[in-house]
Amino acid sequence: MAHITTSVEYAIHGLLWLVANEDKPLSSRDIADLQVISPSFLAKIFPKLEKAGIVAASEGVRGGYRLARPADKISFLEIVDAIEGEKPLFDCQGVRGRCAVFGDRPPDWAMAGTCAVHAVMLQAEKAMRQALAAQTLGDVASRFSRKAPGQFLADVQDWIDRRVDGRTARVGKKARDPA
Amino acid sequence: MAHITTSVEYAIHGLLWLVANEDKPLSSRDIADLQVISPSFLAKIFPKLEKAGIVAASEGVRGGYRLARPADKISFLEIVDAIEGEKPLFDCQGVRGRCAVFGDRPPDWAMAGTCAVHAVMLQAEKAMRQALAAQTLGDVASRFSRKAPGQFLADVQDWIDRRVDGRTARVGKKARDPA
DNA sequence: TTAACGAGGATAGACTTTGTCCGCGTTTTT
DNA sequence: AAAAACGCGGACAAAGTCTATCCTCGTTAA
Repeated sequence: MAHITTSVEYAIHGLLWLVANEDKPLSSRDIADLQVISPSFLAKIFPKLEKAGIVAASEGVRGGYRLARPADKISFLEIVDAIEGEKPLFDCQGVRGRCAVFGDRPPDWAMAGTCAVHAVMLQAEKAMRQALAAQTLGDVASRFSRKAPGQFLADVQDWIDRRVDGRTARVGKKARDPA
Repeated sequence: MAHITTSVEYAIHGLLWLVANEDKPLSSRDIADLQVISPSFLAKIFPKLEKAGIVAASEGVRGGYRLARPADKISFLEIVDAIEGEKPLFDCQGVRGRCAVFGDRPPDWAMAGTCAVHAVMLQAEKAMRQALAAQTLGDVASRFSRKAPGQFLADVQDWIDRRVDGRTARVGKKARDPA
């Protein structure tokens, strides 16, 4: 497993669909089916984004998720932290305090300040987090919309509309897109 | 488990003891006992450092490890990669190619170049690796020797000498530091 | 000859991540 | 009023990784 997990990848790609769909909320199932990933798994991910204030949820039929803020105010770092909970890059075990020549307790000079090894790792983590903080959902979304043909975006809108309309326009369990 | 694992922590702290001990080789068991960590586990770690050209191994009785290069020519990045094998920060699952409106195969425009989400993660990984590459074993070792009292380094030398001498000076299994 | 050493395979235990399933309360539509 | 689509969250199972131990092998110094 990589440090930045598949859950984060699912979250970001899901959020990118919300950028293009600002008006109507999208259900987690819609987002999952649109990307052909597990709906039940994505349903575990989006509540974390909601608790982090990245998306706003609306309950009940026709409910779903919308971005809670403009896409260029949502950084990649926020998304990663929302899903993974500020998981540290390195988990210091305090080896510096364990030395055979120390007695039962390490001396003060050995434990003063931050462990020098840990400090290097914290510096690397900081560099990584700064890079993630510098990129927003809006940046990537605009890069994508530049390369995607206009027809594609229209096709996606069609797909979404057919799903939502197909649900509300049918009676009982009969008509699902009978065309 | 953090991305930079406990194995790396053990490796670095172990290597730091080798910096101060350039003449005689230290066995992996000596290094482990000096830090009060599992000897059998550390014995799985050091062969990786040897294959990466960071340490030089000598076999047989009185064998062990020495640094293969000056400590200020060994970066943290090298050590991390030696232990973890250039494990990526993010493992792209290629979600961009999976879309319900694509048919059996995604169109060329969707798969051209690097995935925009992946590109952000690669940038973050690069920043992290640059930070790790900028720090050498020598840097941390000199920081440590500045804060450690001279008496401590002498005590460690004593501990090492007593272990090695205690092994070779005894006959059979009798005398182990009989003082 | 013995014992210390490195190297590496096999394996167990703990933990994490992915993924599924179910029940609950809420809300819109019929 | 009833049904169905939602979000939410708990309880799992399966797979993978990491830590740690043990054992065997070939090598080398005492």
